[in-house]
Amino acid sequence: MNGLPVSWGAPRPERADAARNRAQLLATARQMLTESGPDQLTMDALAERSGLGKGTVFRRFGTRAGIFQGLLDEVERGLQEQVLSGPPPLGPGAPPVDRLVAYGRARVRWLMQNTEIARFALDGRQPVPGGSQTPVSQMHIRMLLRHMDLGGLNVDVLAIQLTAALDGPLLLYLSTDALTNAGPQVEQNLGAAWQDLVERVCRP
Amino acid sequence: MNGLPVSWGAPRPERADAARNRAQLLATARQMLTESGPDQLTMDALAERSGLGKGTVFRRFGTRAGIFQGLLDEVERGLQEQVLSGPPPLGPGAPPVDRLVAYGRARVRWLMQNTEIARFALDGRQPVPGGSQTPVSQMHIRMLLRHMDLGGLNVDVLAIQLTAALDGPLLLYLSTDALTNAGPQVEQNLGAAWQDLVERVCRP
DNA sequence: GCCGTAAGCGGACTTTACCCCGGTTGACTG
DNA sequence: CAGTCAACCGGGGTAAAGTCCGCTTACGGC
Repeated sequence: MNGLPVSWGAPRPERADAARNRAQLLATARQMLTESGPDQLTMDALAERSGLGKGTVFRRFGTRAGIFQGLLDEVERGLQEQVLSGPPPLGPGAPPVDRLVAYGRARVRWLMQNTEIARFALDGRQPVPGGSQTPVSQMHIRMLLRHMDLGGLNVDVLAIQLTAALDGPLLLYLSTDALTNAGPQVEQNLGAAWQDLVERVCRP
Repeated sequence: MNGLPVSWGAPRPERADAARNRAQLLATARQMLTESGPDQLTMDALAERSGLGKGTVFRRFGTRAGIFQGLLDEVERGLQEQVLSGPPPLGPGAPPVDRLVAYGRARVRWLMQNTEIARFALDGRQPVPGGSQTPVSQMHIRMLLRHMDLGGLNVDVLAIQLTAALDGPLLLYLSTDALTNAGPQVEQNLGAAWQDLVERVCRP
């Protein structure tokens, strides 16, 4: 055998320069985003401002939406940490239902702070929006559902549906207008409605 | 005043030639779609094959996604009719919960037959996917929910969430792969899960 | 330290969505 | 039936996404 800490699924670690460039690109992208908005964030401009070639940008992110996915991914880690090792009820230690409610509220807040990026991360050709390649949200919800007693329910599908009920409103159905004008109101409503939904679905 | 059947919200009816062209474009688009898939459906090609100018295409549909929205819109009318005046439980006459369950199953089936179009109809810049400008799905669901006794629940938001739970899986979270390989299976699962979800949410 | 090679890089090239504006035409008024 | 005007048409122009391929460079083995 070999002495490497190899997991056969992860084909190969990123080369050092590649990693450096990815970081560089993300940093520049974020900067351009806050300076002049998402519409100005073109692949050409990003390449030039990073001092890199256009080919590099596409190799790293594949598509324009990919850049926004990368940005989202980065930001999502904060939420992930709170979920994995923060204080309850968001973190471990509380009953599953409470954690699910807390997670929904946190995710809504997070998504509202990143709606613009998340919208641009959508890509009709390829599904799986809202951040990392493995839909963290969905996995977490599924895990929590597994720890409840829900009769013969199909937990896997339910997890997908709940993920959609959480992200969908902000990604697909609410106008940017409503979001900017009635922001806090919307957050309250979605949060409360999520709690109602979860409690109704999960009661015995 | 005037003797016209005017509703002040609809600014003006489409001019005759404009309507003719829209129909022509949609027909050609559908044809191209079945012949060679969505990727080949470019604005230029559509214009040329319709014998119309490129400008016309953009005036009528605004954006590439708009064409797919138009296509979807057209097809959605069939479902709409069944809902408005078809036999129960999809049509009027059954208890709201049953209608809601039936609607979800029908919508899933419909969406699965049009996933490709629906995906291409997504447009990160503007929300509201899946067909007509007024999200028919959402309105119907909201209407049905209103006819139930759901305590103090916020029915408006719940309608949005359920709409998302219905469309989201197919639009955002399931890979094209899973859809084509395990199609009928997926339809069954989503339909059954929808029924469970609705029954759990709506029981007293 | 040196070498072979696979991964990465760059930027010219192609394709395509989307904009613009001068000329045209349908629809309503008197 | 003629006039008026807003809406519509056409197709060339622009900019940005995405592709390609020859050159360069990191990195593991000797």
